[in-house]
Amino acid sequence: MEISSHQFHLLQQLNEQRRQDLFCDCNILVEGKVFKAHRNVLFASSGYFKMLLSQSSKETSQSTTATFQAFSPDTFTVILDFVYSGKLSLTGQNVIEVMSAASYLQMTDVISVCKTFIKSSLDISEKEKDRYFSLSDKDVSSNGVERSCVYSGGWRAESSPPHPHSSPDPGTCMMGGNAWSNFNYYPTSQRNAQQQLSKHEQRQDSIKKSRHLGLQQPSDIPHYKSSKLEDRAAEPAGHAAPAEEQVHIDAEVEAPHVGFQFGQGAEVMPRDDLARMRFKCPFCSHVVKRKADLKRHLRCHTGERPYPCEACGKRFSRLDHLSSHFRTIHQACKPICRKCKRHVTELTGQVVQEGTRRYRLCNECLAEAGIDSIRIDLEAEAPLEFPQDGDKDSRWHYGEDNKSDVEIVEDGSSDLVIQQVDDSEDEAEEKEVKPNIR
DNA sequence: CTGGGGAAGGGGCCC
DNA sequence: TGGGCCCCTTCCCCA
Repeated sequence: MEISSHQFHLLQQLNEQRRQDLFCDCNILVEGKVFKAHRNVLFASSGYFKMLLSQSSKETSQSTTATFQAFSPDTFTVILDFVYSGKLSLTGQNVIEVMSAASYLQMTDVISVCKTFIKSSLDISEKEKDRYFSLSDKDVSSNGVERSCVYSGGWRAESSPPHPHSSPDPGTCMMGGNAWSNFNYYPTSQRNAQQQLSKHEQRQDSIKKSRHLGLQQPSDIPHYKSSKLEDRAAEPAGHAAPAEEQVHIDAEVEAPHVGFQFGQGAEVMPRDDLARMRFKCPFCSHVVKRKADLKRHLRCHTGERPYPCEACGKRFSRLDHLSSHFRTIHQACKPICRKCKRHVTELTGQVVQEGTRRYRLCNECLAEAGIDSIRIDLEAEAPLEFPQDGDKDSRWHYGEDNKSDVEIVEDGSSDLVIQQVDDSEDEAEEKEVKPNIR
């Protein structure tokens, strides 16, 4: 016989112990704030902690301390509350930070929920758009209302205390019709999107700090850089956007909220303009004409990087960036000597390979570098080959079944390989190359 | 410290 | 709708 409430009570007890600092054997330091928790709970909830604690547990039986700079204490509060309650308090403001923290901590469930949250924001906004068009220029009473969600698992406590990050307003609506239909959804009062962006930037700073301190970051941590996008949001009056867009954005800044916006607010856009500038980013003031462009844009908020370079492991948010990276870094497509910047041909230069990195050097620079008298070993190495269309599962490999007859010179050093340039071959190869492997 | 160049990344837009 | 190209800005490294 199974008592369904057991799991819930067990976790509730653990959460109570955490609050009372009972049996806590792990300290987590986030930007100076100390969180206490139980190793076994963290171990069971996060791939990051699993790795960390499995190492430290071998070394010591004393309490473990983990330090994080990559996210804020508020964000970690949301994560830790989820770990101990199964409830994830998401808002339009914190979803990006929570998602990136979850990515850092390797909590795939949380990442999925965040993605769903973002997606549902868009879906709901899409409906609002439809409603707007059907209502024409009528004032939309829900204007400016941002939503937040409390996602929780199947055995959610009915008497759960309100979370500091959300102000639940129960009974307003339920999400249904999707995989998350079990989750309750509470709209709440909005906060300014500007706060989201400034936090976003804060977090970015902390990531930078971490990087400069040489702290290890998982490879799929979203990397937010200070971009014109954020500059636009930070200085809505300052950026050099087209006048049409400017008008729209100025209107948005008055009442930013999650979701698409379609001329709501004090300044109602003429419908012509709405048709031209239709899709509003829920997380910044950016507006695009096409849904596909918005989808692409959202990756800079979510940190999603679905296109890995299989040569070096670096991940990209866009296929064309991956292609560009691949051509530049691993294919040595530019017919320019890396050292003297002169144009090189197959006669006047060669491809140099350092690990997975390839570039070209002219014969003079090769000679200068003293790598013109290296033994030739055709069998030892071969150029990078790439997965072809229809062979997406294949992994990159070095020269098995190499079709080109490029001459290869291998350096005596670890992994420096010189190849004779054959532009025609490269160009032919380039057309076939599809570095995207999903 | 600074300027130049390369690489990355974001947006617009065409196919 | 996705892929891809072009253009631009930002960041980082190095001389």
